[in-house]
Amino acid sequence: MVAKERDKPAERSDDARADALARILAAVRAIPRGRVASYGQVAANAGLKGRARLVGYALRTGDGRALPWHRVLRANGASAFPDGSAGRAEQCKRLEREGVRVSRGRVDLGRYCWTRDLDVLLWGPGAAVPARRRA
DNA sequence: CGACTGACGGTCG
DNA sequence: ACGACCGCCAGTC
Repeated sequence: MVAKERDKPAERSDDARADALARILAAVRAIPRGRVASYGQVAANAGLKGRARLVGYALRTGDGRALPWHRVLRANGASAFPDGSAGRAEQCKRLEREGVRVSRGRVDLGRYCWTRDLDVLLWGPGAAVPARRRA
């Protein structure tokens, strides 16, 4: 066996990277329709707390075909795309189409932010999408 | 190899 | 509300 000299603990293997990417994509797909999550939360759900940037990378490189990328917003509820950009307009449109209200380019995370625990705790299992909770 | 850049987040002044 | 920093990861020049 060829002993590898660089067994640096901080070094992440390619396998680990791929796994992280896969978990991020899975976490994004797990966001129910009509709900949103921040980059940081997606990372946390994927077991990668503190690596929100990696989520951005995943969404950028990943295929936006069957990926609900529009449900991922910044921590302040705003789109990650710059104001006036096509991407932002598209995201806003998709969100509104799902019933997510966007005011001045921002979503009320207090209302639409999704957390599994919260759904289960407040409305019981199976109530992933309370939806009409009075506006 | 180092500096810069991003679909980020949080803290501090 | 705003800008400056820092931590974070991958890609590019």
